[in-house]
Amino acid sequence: MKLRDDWDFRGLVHQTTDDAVLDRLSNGGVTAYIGFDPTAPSLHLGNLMQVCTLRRLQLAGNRPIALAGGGTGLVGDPSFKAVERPLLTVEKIEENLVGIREQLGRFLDFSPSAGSARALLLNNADWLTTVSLTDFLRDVGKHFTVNQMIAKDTVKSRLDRDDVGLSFTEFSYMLLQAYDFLRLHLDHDCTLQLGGSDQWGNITVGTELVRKATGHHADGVTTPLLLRADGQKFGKSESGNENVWLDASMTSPFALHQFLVNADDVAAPAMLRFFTFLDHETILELDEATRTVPQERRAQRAAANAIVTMVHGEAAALRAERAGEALFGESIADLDEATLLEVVADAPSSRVARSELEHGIDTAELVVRAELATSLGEARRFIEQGGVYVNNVRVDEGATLDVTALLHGRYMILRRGRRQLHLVVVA
RNA sequence: GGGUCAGUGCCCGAGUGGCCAAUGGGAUCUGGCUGUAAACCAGACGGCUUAGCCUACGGGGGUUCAAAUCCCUCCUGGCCCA
Repeated sequence: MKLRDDWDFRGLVHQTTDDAVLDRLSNGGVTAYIGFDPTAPSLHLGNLMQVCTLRRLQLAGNRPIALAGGGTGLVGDPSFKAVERPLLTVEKIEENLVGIREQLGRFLDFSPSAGSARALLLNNADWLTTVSLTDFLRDVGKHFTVNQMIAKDTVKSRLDRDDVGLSFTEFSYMLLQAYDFLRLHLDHDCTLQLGGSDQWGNITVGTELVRKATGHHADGVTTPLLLRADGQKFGKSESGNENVWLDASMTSPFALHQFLVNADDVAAPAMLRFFTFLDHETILELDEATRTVPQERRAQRAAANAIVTMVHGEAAALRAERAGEALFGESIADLDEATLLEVVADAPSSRVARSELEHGIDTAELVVRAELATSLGEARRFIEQGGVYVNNVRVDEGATLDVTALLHGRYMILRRGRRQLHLVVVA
């Protein structure tokens, strides 16, 4: 299977500077890069597309470069952002890179045995923080006119607004990213940059710089966005809504699995294509299943299992799936101790003293202690609205919990809403 | 530096001395219906020792019985001028 055919099938290509680049990738031997923002100590679901893209490249015999934006992160990409983002400190970025580095290793082969396709992880802080201002203005800035820069869609929207402006810092961003491409081209013979469709503007500035500065041809490819049924971006946090992380301590494997299982029918086919490495036949079968028996959510389950396996390993994926089945199927109270613990293995847990429980604890208070609510008032509200369950049974208002609620003499499973779990263990 | 407009809860945005924990929309959350979906419907959405109290409308100070609303000052931002 040629990479080109696979990518066509999956719909992975949104725009290209030159269609022939897909043939070059199919033949292998190309060095290509994608940038990642080190804004958090972990990659999130929104990064998964690009991580998978790098992996696909590598599997086809190309060398993938993951470029951490340690330098650009100091500036902040304004592309399609409504307002300027807070700048990150050097220390914070360094800290974040530690986690991201580790996560990339689960998808890409960084070992020497990969030969010419060996993946690289670079940090643009290495050159962006040391290049001199005058060199930068002479070698990079002179290739671009402000006229063309302000015509970019990525900054246009900001220039058109009359309540916020665009700082020079942000405006310069595209040149920094272009400089990255030039550096990677000169130092690593990198000839292609990929990215999400929102990166098109920045990418083309890069290919242009490479051409103007070296006379060499360079390419750009963007991938489509994964959309939900309502047309919104999927799994991406523009204003702090969905934050699904690849780090198990930030988003448990169970939560990640649940998030994916819950994807709507419109997103399911795209998830299989973008985020998994399942073969075409399997994907087509799952598409068919979504059409004929959507209620079985086969595509969602398959995607969830594949993705959680890739991110957290097979055992975690299995646990997550069984936990889901137990939670939405059988009665939790009937599970034997080992199975019960298995189900809640990934859920956060807390301890409570037996003596305290013997006196009885107000449910709302326990909900707060379990961090299923941020305040007593909120906890009471959840209970009032019927959103709190103990051992899968809805709790009444004003109820007190005591030892009779314990499973196997020492466990209590608190749940808020559909799937926020918490295990209470009696110490 | 000068002029001018603006800064309200997660976001947008009403409110321009008391009836304001602050209209409305979005987001989010909970419940209902369902397929652990979408759409739709209902409710919630600062905190607390919850018929009450406390904290909040950029920061600080002031006027007043009473301020998100008036005054002073500082900070931040937009636009125009230098």
